[in-house]
Amino acid sequence: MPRHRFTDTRERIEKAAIRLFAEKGVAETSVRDIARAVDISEGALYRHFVSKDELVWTAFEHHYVAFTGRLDALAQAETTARGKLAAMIRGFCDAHDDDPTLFRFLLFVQHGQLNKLAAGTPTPVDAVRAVIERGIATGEIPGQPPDVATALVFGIVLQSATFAAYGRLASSLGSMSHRLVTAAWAAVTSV
Amino acid sequence: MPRHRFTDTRERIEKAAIRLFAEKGVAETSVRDIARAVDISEGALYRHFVSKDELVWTAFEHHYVAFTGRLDALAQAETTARGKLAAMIRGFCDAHDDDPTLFRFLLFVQHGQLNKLAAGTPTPVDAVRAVIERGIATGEIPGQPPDVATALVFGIVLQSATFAAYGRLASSLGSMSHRLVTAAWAAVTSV
Amino acid sequence: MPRHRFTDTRERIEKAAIRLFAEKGVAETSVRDIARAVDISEGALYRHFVSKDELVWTAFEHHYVAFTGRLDALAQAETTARGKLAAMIRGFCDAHDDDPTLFRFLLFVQHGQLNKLAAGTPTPVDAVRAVIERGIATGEIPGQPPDVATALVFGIVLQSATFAAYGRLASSLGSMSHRLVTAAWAAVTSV
Amino acid sequence: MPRHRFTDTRERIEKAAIRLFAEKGVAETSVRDIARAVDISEGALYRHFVSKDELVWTAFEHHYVAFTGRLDALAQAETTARGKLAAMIRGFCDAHDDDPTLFRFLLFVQHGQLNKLAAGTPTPVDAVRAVIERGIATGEIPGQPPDVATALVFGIVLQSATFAAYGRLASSLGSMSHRLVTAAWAAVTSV
DNA sequence: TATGAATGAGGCTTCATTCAT
DNA sequence: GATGAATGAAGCCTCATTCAT
Repeated sequence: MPRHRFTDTRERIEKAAIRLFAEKGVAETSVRDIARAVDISEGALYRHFVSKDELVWTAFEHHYVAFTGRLDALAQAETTARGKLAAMIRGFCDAHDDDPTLFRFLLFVQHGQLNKLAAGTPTPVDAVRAVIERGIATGEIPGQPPDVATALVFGIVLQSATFAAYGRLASSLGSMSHRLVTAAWAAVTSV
Repeated sequence: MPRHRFTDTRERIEKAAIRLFAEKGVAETSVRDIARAVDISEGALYRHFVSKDELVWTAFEHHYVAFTGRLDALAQAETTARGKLAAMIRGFCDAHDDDPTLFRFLLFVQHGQLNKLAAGTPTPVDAVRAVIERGIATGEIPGQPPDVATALVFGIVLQSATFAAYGRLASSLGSMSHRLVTAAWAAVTSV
Repeated sequence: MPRHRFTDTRERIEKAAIRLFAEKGVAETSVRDIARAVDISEGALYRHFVSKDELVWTAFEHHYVAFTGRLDALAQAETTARGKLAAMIRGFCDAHDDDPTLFRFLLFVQHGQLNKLAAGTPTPVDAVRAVIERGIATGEIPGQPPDVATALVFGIVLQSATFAAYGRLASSLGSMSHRLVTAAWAAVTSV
Repeated sequence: MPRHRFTDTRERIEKAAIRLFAEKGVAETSVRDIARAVDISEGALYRHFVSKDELVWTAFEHHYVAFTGRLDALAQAETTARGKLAAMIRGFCDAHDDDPTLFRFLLFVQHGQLNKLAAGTPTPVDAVRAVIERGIATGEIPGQPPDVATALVFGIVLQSATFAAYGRLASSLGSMSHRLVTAAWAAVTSV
C-alpha cells in the first residue's frame, strides 16, 4: 500500500515538525532537524512538502481552521451566552490537554503565519468574539467594547496554558476549566 | 581623547535591536539587520557587544529587572491587596504605553532568555504572585491556588497588550487600565 | 542509490588539505583554500567533515597512528638495538620519500594536534625511545638519559627532512639512509 | 625623556610579540593580543610598527642576524674544526638558555620569514656549514657532502631544544652542551 | 602621541533547496 | 520515491588597519 505509506510519512513529518516548532521555534528548527526526527533524508522531505515555509503553513493552517471550527460547533450547541463561553473554554482546555504541543504551536508559535490567513478566515479569536458580541446584543453580557471582553477571556485561557507549559500549573487544563469559566464570566460581566 | 567618548552608539544598537526583536523575533533578526538599522558595519557592533547573544541578554535583563523593580515599588506604595494589584496593572499599562516595543520584547519575545535569569531573580510574575499570595493570606482574596489567580491577572493584562499590538485594541492601554483592574479583581475574587 | 556512493571527495579533501597545511600551515590555510583546491563549494566540505578542526585532526591522527605502528613493526622485526634503530630510520626515510608532503604535515605542522592525542597514545618519539631504552638496558647502547639519545636520533632524521624540504638536500632521503643510520649510531654510542 | 619612552614601548611590543608568537604561532596571535599584552591600544601599536608583518619581520630579522653574527664570532675565536663546532654548539645552548622564547621564535616559528631574507644574508645554517666545509677541506672532517653533515649537527641541537620545549628534556640546554658536542662530532666523523 | 570606534575583507559554519543517481 | 552530495546565500564573528578626536 504505497499510498498509505506516503500519507503516513507526510503525517509523521508534520507531527515531528509541530513538536520541534513548539519546542524550539520555527526559525530554530532546521529542515535537517525535522528529517532526522522522522528518520528520512532531507531530500525526501521535499517529496512531501514543497518548502519549509509550506510545511509550516500547512501544519498551521490545517489545524488552526479545524480548531476554530470545533470552537464554533461547541458554541452553537449551547443557547446562552454563558453556556457558549463555557463550552468554548472547555474546548480550549480539552484541545490543550489532548495535544499540548499542537496547542502551543497554534497559539504561541504561529508568529508570522496569522498574516497569511486569507482575510476573513475565522480564527479562534473571532469565534470567541462573535459569542461575546451576541451576548452583549442580547443583554446577557453588559455593554462594552467586544474586543476588550474578548481579550479578557482569551488572556485567562492562554496564560493558563502558558503557565502549564512552564510548569507553573498542572499540565492538565481540564481539571481547572470550571475555575477558568467562572473567572472569565466574572471578568466579562464586571463592567 | 577618544573619538566618541560621548557617543551613543551602544544605546542606538540596543534600541534598534529591541525594536527588531519585537517586530520579527530574535532568531529572525540578523546582526546585519541590526547593523543596518543603526547604519554601522557589522564588525563595529562587536566593539559594543561581545556577541549577538550578549546583546539579546543585555537588552533583556537590564530592562526586565528594572521593570520588575518598578512593579514591586508600585505595590509597596499601596496597603490593600486590591490597591496593590490595581497599581501594578496600571504599571503594566504605563510601561506598555511608554514603549510598546520594549514591552513586547520583554514580555513576549523573551523566549529562551528567562531560563538564563539567575535562579531566584524576581520576575514580574513573581511580583504579581507575591501580592496575590499575601492577599489570600490576609483574607482579602478568597482561598485558591495562587498560581491560578496569577495566571488570571497576567493573562488579562498581556492579552490586552497583544490585541493592541495587532491593532485590535487602541494602542494606549492606559485608557483602559481601570477596566482591566475591575476585570482582574472580579476574576480573582470569583472563586 | 545515492549519487556518489563511490565518490572519493572525502579523500580528495583530505589530500588537498594535507598538502596545503604542509605548504602554508594550518592556520594559514582557509577552508576556502581547501574547497577551491578540490573544486567544490565551501559548504560541500561540511558534508564530509564536521569542522575544520575535525579535518585537521582526522588527517593528522589517522596517519600519525599508522606511521607509529609501522615504525614499531619495523623495530620488532629486528633483534639488535642497532638493527632496530636502523630499520626505523629507514622507515622514516621511506615514509618521507613516499609522500614528503604528508611526512612534513605529520612531523612539522602538527602544532597543537599532539596535545589532543589521548594520553598514552604512542608516538614515533615513543617508538624510537623504547628501542633506545631497551638498548641501554641490554648494554648495547651506553648508559645515558634515553631522552637525550632519542633527541639525537630524531634530530638527525628530521633535520635531514627539513633540509630536503628547503632544497638543501636531495629530495630522496632513502639514498642517504645508510649515512643517517651510521651517524645516529655514532651519536648515540659516543657517550 | 620622550625618546626613551618611545624606544621602551617599541621594545616591549617586540618582546611581547615574540613571546606570543613563540607560544601560539604568528597567525594565531592577533594585533589585539599583542596590544593587550603591552597594555596599550591597538591603534598605538601602529605608531611603532607599520604593520603586523613588519613587526614580525623586524623581530625576526634583527635577532636572527645578530645570532648568526655571534655564532660566527664564536667560531672565529677557535682554531680547529672541532673547537669551532663545539663553540657554536655551546653558543646555541647559551642562546637557548638565555631566552628560550626568542630561540624558539627564531628557529621554529619563522615559517615564511626565511624567504624574505635578502639572498646571501648569512644564517646560522650557513655559519655551521662554513665551518664544516672548511673542516672537510683541511681534512679534520672526513669527506662528505657538507649539507648532510650540517643537517646532523643542526638536528642534534634543534631537536634537543624541541624536547626541552615539550618538557622532555631539562629546560637548560647548557648542562648538556658537552654531550651534544660529543654526539655531533661523532656523527659528523662517522662516515 | 594615544585612544578606541569604525571599516571591509575574510574566516568558519549552517541552511534551504536542488539534482544526479 | 529515496538518497545524500552539492550549492550559494546568509549567519555570526575576528582581524588588520585607519582615523577623528
